[in-house]
Amino acid sequence: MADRSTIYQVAERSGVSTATVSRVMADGRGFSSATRQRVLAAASDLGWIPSGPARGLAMRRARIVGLLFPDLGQPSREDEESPLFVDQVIRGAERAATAVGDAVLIAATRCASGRELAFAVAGKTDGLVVMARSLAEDDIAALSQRVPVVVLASHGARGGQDFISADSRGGCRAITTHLIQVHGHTDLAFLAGPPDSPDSGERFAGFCDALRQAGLRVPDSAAAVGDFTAAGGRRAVAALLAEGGRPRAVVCGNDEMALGALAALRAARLRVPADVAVTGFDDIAVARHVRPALTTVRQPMRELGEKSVQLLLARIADPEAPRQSVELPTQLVVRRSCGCRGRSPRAGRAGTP
Amino acid sequence: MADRSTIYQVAERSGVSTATVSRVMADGRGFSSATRQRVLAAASDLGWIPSGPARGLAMRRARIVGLLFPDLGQPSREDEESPLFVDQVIRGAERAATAVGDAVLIAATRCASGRELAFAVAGKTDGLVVMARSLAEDDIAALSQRVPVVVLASHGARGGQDFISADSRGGCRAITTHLIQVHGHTDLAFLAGPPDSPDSGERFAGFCDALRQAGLRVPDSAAAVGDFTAAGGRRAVAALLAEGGRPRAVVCGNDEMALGALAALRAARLRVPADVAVTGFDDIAVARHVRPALTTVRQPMRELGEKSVQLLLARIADPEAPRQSVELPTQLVVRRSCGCRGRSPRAGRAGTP
DNA sequence: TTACGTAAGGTAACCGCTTACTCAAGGATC
DNA sequence: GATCCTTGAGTAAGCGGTTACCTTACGTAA
Repeated sequence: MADRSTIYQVAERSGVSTATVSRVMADGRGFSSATRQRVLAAASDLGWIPSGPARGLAMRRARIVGLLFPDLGQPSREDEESPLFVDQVIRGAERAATAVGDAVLIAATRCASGRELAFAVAGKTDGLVVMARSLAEDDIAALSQRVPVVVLASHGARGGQDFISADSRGGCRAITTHLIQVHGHTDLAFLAGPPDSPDSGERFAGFCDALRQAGLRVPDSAAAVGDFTAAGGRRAVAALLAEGGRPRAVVCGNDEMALGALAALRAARLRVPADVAVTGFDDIAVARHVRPALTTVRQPMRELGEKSVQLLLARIADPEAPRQSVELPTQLVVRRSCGCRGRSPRAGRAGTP
Repeated sequence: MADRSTIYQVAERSGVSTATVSRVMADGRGFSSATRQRVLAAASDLGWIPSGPARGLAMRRARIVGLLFPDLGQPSREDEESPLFVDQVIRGAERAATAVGDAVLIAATRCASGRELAFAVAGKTDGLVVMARSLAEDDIAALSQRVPVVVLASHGARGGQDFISADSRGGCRAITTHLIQVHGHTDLAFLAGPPDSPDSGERFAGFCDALRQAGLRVPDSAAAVGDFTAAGGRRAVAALLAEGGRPRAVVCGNDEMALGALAALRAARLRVPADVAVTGFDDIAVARHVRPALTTVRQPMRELGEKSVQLLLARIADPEAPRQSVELPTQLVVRRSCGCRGRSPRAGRAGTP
């Protein structure tokens, strides 16, 4: 593999100037077709691949967007579900970028190194999509002074950056409303995640919204608290039952915990959904395969990825445009754990009403 | 966001030449610490982020590696398992690249556009990892004339490029041997994927290896043929049973089909594993959650990603080095569908013996 | 015939870094 | 005191494209 050939060699071989070569490659119009042919032929003879860096330097635009995401702990012992979120976002981002001829550079921040990595990546790209928890708040702020940045989180808006999120609260409101209106439940319990999780907070808020709308009593706090793991969910529900709690429906802060809830209820010889309905949140792969299949809420992960890149590209195109904040609707996925029995269940939008 | 600042501004502000700035950023040694301090201060005051393209142009090295993968059909209606393979590879690649200060550029080839995309990406990177089926053979060949290329496939070696794969055949041999030696089966059926799938072919070959080693009769062809989907697997096994086939063990070409096999056997009122043992291949997420949990073979996807980037970096460092071909071992994952009953099952290496 | 519009294509100045050469100023060596 | 190394730092030539600004040739209208 000899050194890659350059535009100069192509120009020489086809007997034109580099400007002409560049123009032919760029638009291909406005040239005698003889010239164009010669240039194209020379380029292909030489196997010329234009240098991205050179092009990027000259155009002040690398045509690369960066995606920064958190490397959530050790990849996987037995659990590979959670990363799915990130993976789908990556796919979406790739799709949106490729659609306009850009490419996506990915980087996972691990523990301390985040800031450095972020700046290194920033230099190679025209802008960054930064997923929540991949970078400290103030690093994000510093970064966004220098390059276009879109923040992608699962809830709430923030500082001065473009921002995109999914409507967690609306999703949880929708699933709770489903339990109330379709199945007539009035005695519902919320199984929360870690107390410091904003996601869990959002979802609990949605749960409360639904109760309020239905005129039911709104609790001050979640009936049970887990930690977003199946084991934690199981313990929390077991404890709830042990204390004499007997809700007719358990709205779980995520699917993992719902799995745990299922196990705890089974252990207590309670049938789902006959005795107690259970719902989850996230729609991880397993949700479809447990028995009973889990009614849950899906976040539009791929769409989040796509949309975030689109926001970013807009920002790059016009750095002065007003800041944007987008919230994508979540989707209610009705299966059987809520009491429905459809075979291939209907899925409905669950956005803000 | 004003225009990004440059090395010239940093040099001016700190009263040194650009060469000094460049050197301070590069190694940081060999300067009076006063100078270093001034440069660093100026850089941080200005919020300078060195331009990747400029650096790449000057060094003839973008410090970006590309990863080309196939966008397997429509992303997902109800099935999100299969992409997992790619996602894990991406993660692995990212990890290996970041470890040495490179970044990963990803691009999914869709239908026709593959060649163009590949060349565009090639221009922006120092080399490419190309996953099987993301690009036509001759495009790969053309590409590898121009830039360093590592081919990542799930089986067999090929042309002139560096090559990396997982030992499918060995994996299937191991799982079949497990059924024979541990569970004493002598009547085994193989459920193949699409006839034109090399993966399926490899796995069938491994199946036959095991029979041969055990002195059992080796069939000319698979007992049943599916299409790598659950539905197809179900149909194929149902048909096999209808024809009077009564194997004591069904070795499936992948997990999806194993899921189908499970369904078909259940429909026929046969118990798994008591009446018939079933095994899969891939270890998709669901495999752990079906009842009985699926005994299967895991491909080292993350490791494939890591190793492929390492091969690529080696190739970039030394374009003249002899071509390399690496085969990573697969891993037998023993659960219950084979007849084992371990609670947290042992997983053993399943490489070439 | 002349002046002018237009299409085709060339010239060369960047873009923001890196790095091979230089150079100057001290010690160390003899 | 002359010579040689070291160390610290500057000069400027690329790297391979893009593109603003020209030139040239050819029609065409006046």
